[in-house]
Amino acid sequence: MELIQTCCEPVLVEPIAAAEAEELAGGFKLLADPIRLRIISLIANSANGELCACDLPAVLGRSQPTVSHHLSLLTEAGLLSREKRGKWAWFRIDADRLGVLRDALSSP
Amino acid sequence: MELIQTCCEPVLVEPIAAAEAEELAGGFKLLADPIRLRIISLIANSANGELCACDLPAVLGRSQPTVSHHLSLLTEAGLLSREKRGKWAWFRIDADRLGVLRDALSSP
DNA sequence: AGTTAATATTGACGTACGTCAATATAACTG
DNA sequence: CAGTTATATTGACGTACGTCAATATTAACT
Repeated sequence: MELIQTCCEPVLVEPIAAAEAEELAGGFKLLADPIRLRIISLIANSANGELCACDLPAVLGRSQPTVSHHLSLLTEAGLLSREKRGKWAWFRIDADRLGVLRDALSSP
Repeated sequence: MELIQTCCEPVLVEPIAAAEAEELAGGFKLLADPIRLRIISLIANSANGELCACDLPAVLGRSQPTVSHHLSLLTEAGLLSREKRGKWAWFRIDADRLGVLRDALSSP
């Protein structure tokens, strides 16, 4: 652990590394949008833990391309998983990925 | 709880309200920046649970105005508290505000 | 094959944000 | 009081992001 000389007293560098902060910030950035939060919440509170994308434009009041865009972001980041069944796309939550972010707030 | 008619089956509206999603998203937006995450981490891992702003530009590799800007954002949002002692500004973490965001991830 | 329906992709537009230089404010020091 | 130091504010710049219209893709159904 590296030491840095400051005006007051030495400070430990780094509690979290810059690279780790970058990755965590990327995760929180995905949670930093109300539409994406509502998507996650809708899935989490859905009957079977999964939700059809077809419902979302009406529920969220956003266009189909916008909803699809958010779903893709969440899926590419691993926060959701996508399963195509026929014409429909069903999404589930990846609890582990969400847990990483929650744990980061437990001992920042 | 309102019902909405969709192509598949009725869906409960809303697990979280749009307004609540807006507020939570605002909180996560503050965590969605690596510099701000490192500030929080540095304070959390500091000796007395508080940190002098004077240390941060050197540690974080950002200009003084940039660091001050981030500290102001976090303070105005209630995630940090600021105490001016003489020339120096000392910052602490408001655990409750962070807890709200962590809890939101426990039952999204 | 042709049609319809659900989803994905592309391109464009406006806004929000991180950053720094320059300047202002506030507080200690000689 | 003049000078110095820590912090805050202002203004400007480039980039990233949320959004939608238009289009493409994929799958079901006649």
